[in-house]
Amino acid sequence: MKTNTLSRKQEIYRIAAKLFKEKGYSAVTMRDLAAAVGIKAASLYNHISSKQQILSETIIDIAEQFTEGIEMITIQDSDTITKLKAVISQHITLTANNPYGMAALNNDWMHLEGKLDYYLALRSKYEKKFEKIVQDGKMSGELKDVNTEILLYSILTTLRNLYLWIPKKADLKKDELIEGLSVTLLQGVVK
Amino acid sequence: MKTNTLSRKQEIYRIAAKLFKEKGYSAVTMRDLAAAVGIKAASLYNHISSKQQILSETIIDIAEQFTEGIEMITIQDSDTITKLKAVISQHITLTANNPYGMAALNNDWMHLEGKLDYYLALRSKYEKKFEKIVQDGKMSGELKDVNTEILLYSILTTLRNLYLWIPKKADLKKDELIEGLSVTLLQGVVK
DNA sequence: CTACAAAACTAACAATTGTTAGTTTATTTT
DNA sequence: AAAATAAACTAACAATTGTTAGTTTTGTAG
Repeated sequence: MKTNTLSRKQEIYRIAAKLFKEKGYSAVTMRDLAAAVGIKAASLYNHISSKQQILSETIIDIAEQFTEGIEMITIQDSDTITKLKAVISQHITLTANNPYGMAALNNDWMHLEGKLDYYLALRSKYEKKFEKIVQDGKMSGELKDVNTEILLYSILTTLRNLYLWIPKKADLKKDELIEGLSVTLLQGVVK
Repeated sequence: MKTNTLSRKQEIYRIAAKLFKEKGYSAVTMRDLAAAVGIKAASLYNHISSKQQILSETIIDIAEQFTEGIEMITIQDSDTITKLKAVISQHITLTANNPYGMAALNNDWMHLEGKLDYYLALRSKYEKKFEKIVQDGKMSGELKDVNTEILLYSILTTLRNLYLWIPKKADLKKDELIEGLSVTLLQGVVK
């Protein structure tokens, strides 16, 4: 049955991503994964085709969402602060949806085999769009004239590592988180 | 000869840390490491005692420096902004000294075996000292009343991931970097 | 030049890796 | 109930892992 197969496959993916987060792709064996799922290693192959496929689908799926999302944001006609808040919001949403997958994307992308080049292209595209938002904001005077690289690095790093933190803070409402991060990242913390 | 042995050992450590950064501890084999050093895998054992020892010494050495450093900063009698700048400065300095080691500390600490508990204790100590600086700054009114966890997470994440970025920016003078990061992290980017 | 120690080598080990083949058990469809 | 499909199992594979043993080469001190 199709739905059952799918949900079992997705369960394996979910558990795999969790293990990848804890120990990294290379340190997770198919026997580890099988044990966590509750079956034998060979049985995994009734549902998935390879270890690499698990990593690849997990990462590429998320990376595509990010790239599509920022394209939507860049074409919308709004000011820089609104766009930056939308970027922050997207990171929070996607990370909350799949924190373990985000961990794999952050830490294990270099173990992609067939899809490595594609992933790097997606990432590069994303970073360019993000940089354009910042550049426009500086040109229009909405942002301070701080070093662009430092600013990009600082914000992107914080957002990319939200997966480390969001799962522990289920209590923080999403809106509070967006607001708090926006203030901290954009307006600073010094009174 | 002692100096020669030491420098060879340190060379192996340096190369190992670089490989760990690129692929992670688990994905680096002793044969990979040996090839990068220019010898055979078995020959490594004339200089080091195990793969685990390489990871352990690399990480613990850096973690101790961070913990000692922040203790010095917390006992000094200065205002919050000065202390936070000192923390930022320390991160930049230690990261510039050993960016690959910082990568191992960030990404491979969970593969520590004997020294895992000790590492976690050091990290916890560090985070508590950092938090106290921020709490004091909020109490004294030097910092805005933003969510402490968000603030801590945001700044610490940025600083901990400097290793991804500092090696590419050898041109940026250290002072510029400290200043740029301090402005971005503490005062924000919105005009 | 000899002797000794450091550092390289080859060969091999036991364990573990991802994966396949073939078979049996469960579950669903007819 | 029979037939078909899905999903589990056992057993095994070839390759790779960290590490050890034993040997040879290299370099230095007396």
